[in-house]
Formats: sequence, C-alpha cells, structure tokens
Amino acid sequence: MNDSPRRKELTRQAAQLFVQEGFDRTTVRMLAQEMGIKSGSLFHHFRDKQEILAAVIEEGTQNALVMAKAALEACDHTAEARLQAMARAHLQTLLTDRNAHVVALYEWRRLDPGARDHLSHLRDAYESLWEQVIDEALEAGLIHGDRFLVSRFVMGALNWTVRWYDPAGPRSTDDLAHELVAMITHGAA
Amino acid sequence: MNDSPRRKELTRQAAQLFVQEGFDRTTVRMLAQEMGIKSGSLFHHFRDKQEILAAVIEEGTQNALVMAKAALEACDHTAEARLQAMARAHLQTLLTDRNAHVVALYEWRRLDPGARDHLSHLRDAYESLWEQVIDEALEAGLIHGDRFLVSRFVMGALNWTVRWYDPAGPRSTDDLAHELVAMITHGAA
DNA sequence: GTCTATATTGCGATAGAC
DNA sequence: GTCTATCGCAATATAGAC
Repeated sequence: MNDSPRRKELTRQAAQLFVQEGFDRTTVRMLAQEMGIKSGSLFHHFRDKQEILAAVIEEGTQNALVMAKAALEACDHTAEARLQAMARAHLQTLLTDRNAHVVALYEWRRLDPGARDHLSHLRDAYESLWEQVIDEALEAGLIHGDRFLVSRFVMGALNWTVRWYDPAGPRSTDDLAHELVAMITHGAA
Repeated sequence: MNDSPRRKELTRQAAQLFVQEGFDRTTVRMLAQEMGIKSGSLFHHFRDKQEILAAVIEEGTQNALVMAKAALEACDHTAEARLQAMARAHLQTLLTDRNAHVVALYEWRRLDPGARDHLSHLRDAYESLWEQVIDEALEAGLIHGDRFLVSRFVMGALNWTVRWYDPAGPRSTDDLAHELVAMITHGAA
C-alpha cells in the first residue's frame, strides 16, 4: 500500500501478536486493539489481513539481512569468527524483543502465493548469505560435509531455539551461538 | 473417549490433514470428508476438535517413542551407532508418510492446557531418551559441550528438516542422519 | 484517518430421526 | 453410527458519516 512510518509502527505491533498467538489465531479486532484503533480503521492502512502478514514478514527478513551483513562487517575475517557472527546475529533477530523474524520463519506457509513469490527473493538473499559463510568454513577445513545439508542443519538448530529458549534464563544468545559453533567445529578432538 | 480401531483410523486420517493444512486451517467439515462421513457424525467419535488434536499428538509421540526404542535395541552398542540410530528413527517418524509426529512437534501450542499437561509426560519420555543417548556420546568423548544445548540443537536440526526435505529428492533419511552425526562428531580433525 | 454499524460467510457444535 | 438440519457465534471486510 504505502510505506509511511505510521504503517511501520503498526506492522511492528502486528508482529508481536503474530509471534504470541500465531497468524491464524490473531483476529483483526485483536490487531486493532493493540494498535489503539477500531477494527474498521485497520483497513485504511492494509488492504486485508494477508497484507499485514506480508508486511511483517518483509520487515522481519529485511531486518535479519541487515543485521547479518552488519555483523559480518564488524567481525574478524576468520572463518570461525564469521560463522559465529552469523549465528549471533541470527539469534538476536530471532529471540530479542519478540521479533518479526520469527513470523517470517514460522508463518511463511500462511502467505498467499503472490506474496510468497515476491518475498522469496528476500529470503533467498538471506539464505545465500548463510551458505556463503558455510562455504568459507568448509574451505578453511573448519567443518566438513555437504554444503546444502550443513547450512540447513545449522539454521534448523538456530530456528528451533524459539521453542525452548528462555531469555530470562541463565544463557545469553551469545552463549548459544558460541556453543553451536563449538559443537560443529570441535566434534572429535 | 474410547480406544477402538475405528478411532485409530480416523485419527490417522486427521493427522494427514493437520500436517497439510495446520490445525487451525483444518475444519471439522474437511476432517469429516476425509473420513468419509458427515461433520455431525464426527462428534460421535470425538468430543470436540481439540480432542482430535490430542489424539493425533498422543499417537505421534507414542509412535516416535516406540520406534526410537526399537532402533536402539537393534543397533550396535557404540555411542556413535546409537546416536545414528536415534537420528534415523526420528527422521523416519517425522518424514515418512506425512506422520503424526510432525503434528506433535508443530501443533503442540494449540493443545489446551489440560491435554498439554496430560501429554507432556509422553513428550518428556521421548526427550529424555535423546538426552540419554547424547550423554553417552559425551562420556565417550564423541562430542563435546553442554548436554542440554547439544540435545536441543540436534533435535532442532532434525525437526527443521520438515521445512525443506523432499522425499522425492536424491537424499534418503538415512543419508541425513549420517551427515548430521558426522557434522557434530568430526568437526575439526 | 477514525468512527459506527453492518453485511456476509463459514466455523464448531448440537438435536433428534433413522 | 450416521444422517439432515440448524443454532449461535465470531470471523473478515465494507459503507458511509464525521
């Protein structure tokens, strides 16, 4: 529809509800209440409920991409440091402040085909960033195995943290990133 | 309600729809059609839609538990063989024939608190089987790290396969299990 | 840009005949 | 155990005033 800061803020609020309840269980009335308006007014900002989901997922993936690129810029240029930076950035966009990245991963199937088509490029860009870093780790002999499988196993391990990680618990997202990298790089001594 | 073979079969058919559409998008009318009856008749077998979900999840977890135990019985008694057997069994119950195990993992949040309470013991039994095998691998020096984190990372990597694995593709579930175990046991030489 | 009011649809579940 | 018929309700979305 448009790209106003107002819409950005509404999208952010929608993301929170989608994370808590899931897309299907979130009603437009709940969304409107969270936004401080009535349900009818919501359709002035978004064509329909689907469009809200698409906006949230676009925001979530874009954000993950930006954060990952920044993390790679800032870290050492060793394969291990870069692997760790990616994992850390991924977990931060996933687990911090109930983020839109979670929606992008867990509600992807709920997108209608048109939106899925449009957003798949963004998702692919993020995933190929991962594959690039995995490639470097393979070339450096840091890890071994099939590039396709390794990257999907790693992303799976990270994405699943949403189901069990407790931000109030003893472990930081950095702890998790460190342990994951250690697990795949120092298996047998 | 009861435990007839009829109900077992209806549960199996419900599982397939839940995997395809998700619990929320599956209507009682869709379920009834799949079962070859009218929607009103469905409530002779299940009190409500929630109870169908609980039945599917119970079936899925029970099945995963039985398969895992059998796989551990049948394999060599080395830590690596046992790890591999668990991974193989997990993938088979997850990826073969659109199984109820997927529903147990991905629709857990949709259970009402009562059912969640009742079924959590079954889930815990399955997860502690995993932790036991992970413990053995740690003791054998096959892998290193935090027991809690390693088991969750491994299960995450496996559970995420549902999102990308293509049964018609070139890789078997056994290939996946082998690659995953290799990844965490032979990181750096 | 937000409101009130409402159209319309499809949902889960029930009642009672057979 | 299955059917037909339907209840009651909550869902998305629209119309038009302000």
